[in-house]
Amino acid sequence: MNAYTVSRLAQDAGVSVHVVRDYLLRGLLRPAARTAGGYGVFDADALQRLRFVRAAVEAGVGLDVLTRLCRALDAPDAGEAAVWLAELRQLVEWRQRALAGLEVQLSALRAEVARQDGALP
Amino acid sequence: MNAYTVSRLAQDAGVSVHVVRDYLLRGLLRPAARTAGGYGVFDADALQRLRFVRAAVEAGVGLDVLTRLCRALDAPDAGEAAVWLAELRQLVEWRQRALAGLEVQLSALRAEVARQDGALP
DNA sequence: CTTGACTCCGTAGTTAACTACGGAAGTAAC
DNA sequence: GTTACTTCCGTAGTTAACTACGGAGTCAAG
Repeated sequence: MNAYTVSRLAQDAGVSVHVVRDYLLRGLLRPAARTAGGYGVFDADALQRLRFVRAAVEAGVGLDVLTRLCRALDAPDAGEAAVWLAELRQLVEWRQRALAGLEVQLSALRAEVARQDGALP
Repeated sequence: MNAYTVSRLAQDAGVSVHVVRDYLLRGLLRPAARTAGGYGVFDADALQRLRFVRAAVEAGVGLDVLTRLCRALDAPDAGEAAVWLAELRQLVEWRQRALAGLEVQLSALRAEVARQDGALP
């Protein structure tokens, strides 16, 4: 039920097969099972995991933190997972603050550029 | 009036001298003047510029975009600067959306972990 | 059972941003 | 002017994340 190959998983998450393989090696992801020949078999949970990891990466989170979290999730070690989740939350907040600060500076710059633009026509 | 050396500039922006030098080479930053011996002399504007660049970098903006923007600002080419500013704004919005999405997934994960935690005591 | 596409795995290359090294020369305090 | 620190500049190394290569093995459709 809902079995994915590596390439299907990659495609559904909008990622190259190489990236999936990289994540498998790092322990961010793992096959739900393997065929007799050693091929990875993935399920919907794996896809969700991959999507989560990608969202985090695109938000600027490092793979090292994500690796620790995913390993704890797979252990499963709820205590440790909670720790890394907290760290991630903090990271997200830090990023959001950085972005908010940047937005302010951007507005200031925009005003300045507009002023210059009007000053020498 | 408010003259900075490279090291003072770096220190005030919370950055290593190497980074400042890197930015100088890339054209993100430039000395207001140079001494007879070739030493860079910076002013308050340079510090503001450096702080802006750092905020952007920490928000996940690439140095290439920033380079184009800073060069336009220094040209000064208000038209082109506006273009890169717009691109930057877009990038900031994209990042903010990515972070918001991640936050949602994080909450879901947190709930799941908490549920597991309670499920096997 | 053959054929064509997919997968495995290790290894290697790329890019971005930063970090480090080292010697020649400048600067400033005495 | 000597001394101690700073700067210049080129070059080189590091790290993170991804991208690419290639040959051997596996799968599934006919």
